[in-house]
Amino acid sequence: MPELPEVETIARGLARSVTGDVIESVWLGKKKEPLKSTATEIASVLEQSRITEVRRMGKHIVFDLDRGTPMAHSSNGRTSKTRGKGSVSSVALRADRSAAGGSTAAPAKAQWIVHLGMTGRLQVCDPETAIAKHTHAILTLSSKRELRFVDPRRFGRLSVSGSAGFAATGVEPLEVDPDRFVELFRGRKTPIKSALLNQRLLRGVGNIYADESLFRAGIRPRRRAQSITHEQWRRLYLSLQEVLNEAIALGGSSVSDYVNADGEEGFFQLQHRVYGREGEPCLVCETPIRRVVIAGRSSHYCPKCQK
DNA sequence: ACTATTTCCTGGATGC
DNA sequence: TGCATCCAGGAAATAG
Repeated sequence: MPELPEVETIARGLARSVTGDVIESVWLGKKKEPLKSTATEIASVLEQSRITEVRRMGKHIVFDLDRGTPMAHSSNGRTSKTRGKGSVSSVALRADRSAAGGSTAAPAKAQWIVHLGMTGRLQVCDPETAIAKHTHAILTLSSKRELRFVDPRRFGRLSVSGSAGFAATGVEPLEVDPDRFVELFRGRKTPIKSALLNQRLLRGVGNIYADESLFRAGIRPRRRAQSITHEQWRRLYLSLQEVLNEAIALGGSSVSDYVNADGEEGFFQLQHRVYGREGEPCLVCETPIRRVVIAGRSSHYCPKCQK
């Protein structure tokens, strides 16, 4: 289940392999769940756009795009697009209307936003590679490769945004300062575990890293946010930074089927101290790790080490 | 304004 | 062995 470290790893891998590439055509599957924008909007924004950057925002992968073909000296501000067969063809552009006002030299900016959900994967491969089951999108690149979105469970989402840019909620856990971090949770009655998972507050933390950071901070997942002491906040802030940074350094956690952009597994699952260890001895005190359900999520903790 | 619960999905694991 | 059931969980929707 890709969370911040996994998405960061994937985004870095993709940045290395597809930055500068041009999306020539787009095929989108028939299933509607994966699409947050309409198929027409997505195809029309992506086609003939150059990928200038790939980065992570929370759990989202953002592809920054320069719209319009580099070689099309457009005389009327409208790029020629006579795509054909198979691809969802471009019709009227809505996404970048504001930026496309005049046929100036500067290319219009747009973004392709991918959320991997639980089981989403982005693979870069040769066109000959067999199309995996549950493939929902195929982008043909000018480098003669394809960028494919595969997602069996269909919790992933694809969308586009125009020149206004993608507005992610919450703050980045690795960028926020300690005071602001504590301020996010002030006065909340909700269990700290739920608060850490709330993407409107903090973006990018999922079930694994919430549990692991709470263990390192010595705080039980059910503790109400408002009851957490100053010292515990300090420890939680540091633990979260530590856990996320270590996980990124190890390429994320491969539980279930996560692999990075090159199809390789991460190694942070070997460092998990509580997640997925129900009944196993705590690595600090040997008390069996407990699992409870909070907000519908499995939550793992040591009843002795965490207060 | 918050908080809690339900819903969406499929593959793999488990149970009988 | 086969079939049914359960479980995983991010985030949007719904309910309180």
